[in-house]
Amino acid sequence: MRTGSHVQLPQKCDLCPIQHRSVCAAAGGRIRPELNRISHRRTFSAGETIVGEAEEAGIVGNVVRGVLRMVRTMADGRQQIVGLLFPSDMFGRVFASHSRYAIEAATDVELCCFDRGAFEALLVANPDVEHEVLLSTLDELDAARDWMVLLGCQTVLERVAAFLIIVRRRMMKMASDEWMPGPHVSVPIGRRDMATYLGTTVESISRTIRAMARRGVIRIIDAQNFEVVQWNRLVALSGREEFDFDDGIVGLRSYRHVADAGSEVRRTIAGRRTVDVEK
Amino acid sequence: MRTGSHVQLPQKCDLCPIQHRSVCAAAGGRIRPELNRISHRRTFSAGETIVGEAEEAGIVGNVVRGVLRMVRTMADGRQQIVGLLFPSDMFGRVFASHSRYAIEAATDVELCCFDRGAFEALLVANPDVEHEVLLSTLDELDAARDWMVLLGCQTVLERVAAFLIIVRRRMMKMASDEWMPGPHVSVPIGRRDMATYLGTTVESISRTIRAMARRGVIRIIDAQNFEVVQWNRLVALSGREEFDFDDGIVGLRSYRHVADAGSEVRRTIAGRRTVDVEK
DNA sequence: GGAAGGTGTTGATCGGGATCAATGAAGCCG
DNA sequence: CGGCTTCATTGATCCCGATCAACACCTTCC
Repeated sequence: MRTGSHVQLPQKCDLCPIQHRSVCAAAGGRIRPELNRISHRRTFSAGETIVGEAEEAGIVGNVVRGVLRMVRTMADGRQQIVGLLFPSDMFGRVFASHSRYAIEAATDVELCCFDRGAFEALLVANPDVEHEVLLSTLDELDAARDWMVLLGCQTVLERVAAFLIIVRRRMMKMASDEWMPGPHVSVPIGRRDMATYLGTTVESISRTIRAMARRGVIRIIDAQNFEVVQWNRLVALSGREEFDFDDGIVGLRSYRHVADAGSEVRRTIAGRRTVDVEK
Repeated sequence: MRTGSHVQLPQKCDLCPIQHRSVCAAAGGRIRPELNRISHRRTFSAGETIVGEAEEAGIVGNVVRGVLRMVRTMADGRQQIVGLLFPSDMFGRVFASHSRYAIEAATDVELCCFDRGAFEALLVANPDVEHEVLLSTLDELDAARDWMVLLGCQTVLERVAAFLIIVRRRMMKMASDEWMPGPHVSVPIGRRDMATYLGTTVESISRTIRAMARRGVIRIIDAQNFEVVQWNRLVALSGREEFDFDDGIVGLRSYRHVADAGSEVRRTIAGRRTVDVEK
């Protein structure tokens, strides 16, 4: 399973596509030699489990290539994906013996793994690096709460729209390989995973995407590739303000006036708002 | 608004009910004097806003008494509570200028506030304290992801059951004042906030609680106080395994066998499983 | 006291999306 | 090549929970 952990040369950080991101770049790369020493590459095929749910998890690491999914399975088989991990994202749970969520390969993946204990020791020995980890953990927490909003009070249409925008944004950051610029969105996962991530079903995903295409918001190239024809309408459909219009750059804007509206608006609005795809 | 920030004596940490929790207890209380120096108490009435959404947030702190809600409001007025903060929980967002979520008083609250900059400086100067903050942030992240599962694929009945269990658990930890032991659950918030937290409506909350009482799972003392008659059935209704049967103590258990069932079970299950209150 | 507003409950109705069912297309393998 | 499985799509139907509406109760403020 371990792929060439002793053949360090061709896999040294210097050749790594994410060497300038994540912890690898923390502390100005000062700890890179140490990371290089305790790391080893592993590859998994789509569908394989890296860490089982509630399992003793001895490793953490970085996604180098491909996508991981963090998934929680309930006793009766219902599932919820609580996070997708893209290249340069870290996986695993530091400072806890078990993971609470399974970590599985959503696509073929290449991982840079650290022994959890060794990595934790490194963090404690290097407070500046641990500080970086704190910062990214705080960002993850913000993202998780954003997703709570999406799951708690947005329609399927809004979720799909938001998902496409987020995927595009996330891919832009690693715009290295095959992602052409412009309006192209390449979703690395299938309908099943999309549904499990968005808290809905494959049928609803399929119907929603088709509806957006029918209305001219996007164009379907194939099941995983789309062209955003009208970015502003896609953003409007997502029901959020924090997505910028032109190119998916974040831009928070205040909407205090709504909060002020208070009790009138708060009346009964929950998750149903009728968002018409046409208009 | 600031309540007695210069009258330190009666509010010194030595008299504080949460002095042995949260950051106040970090590093064995070594930094307590420093915290005492930069802290000031403030009180807010239920409904008041501590930090507005997307607002420049200059303070962080601890909840001393009462409950805070972290709430996100969408442009059209829909809301989602992304977290409730109980005594000894920290509020605010360190290392970011804005909060992304409004922080409001869900009940009358007493807060121990720190200037955010001063607190951040303290963290950077005391890596062991920052380490404690990292640990609790990781726990919050786990909790947020748990909530994603609840919102993404659990029925309203399951959500309400899980909520009651969680409230009881959380209250046990601060079992100081009026919380009698045994099966008593005192929910500190109203139906509105429950609905906004659980991603549903006040009507559904009301009906669900009534149904649970009608079936003898709980007994309704008043709108905010309940007696859990059959704890094991309440846990069963929550649809989770990680709640222990007797007294709400967590006990993770592995259900790998389900994950193994894989593709068969994964078929179409989403959020609808018919959980009958009777049985 | 009574008007006004907030909160909790209950009944009636509706609809978004889950569920059930069936088909076509694409990859895999003996 | 022809079974076999997985995936995406579409149609038909159903139902949980949102929505709309009405009412009882309580608190606050004239």
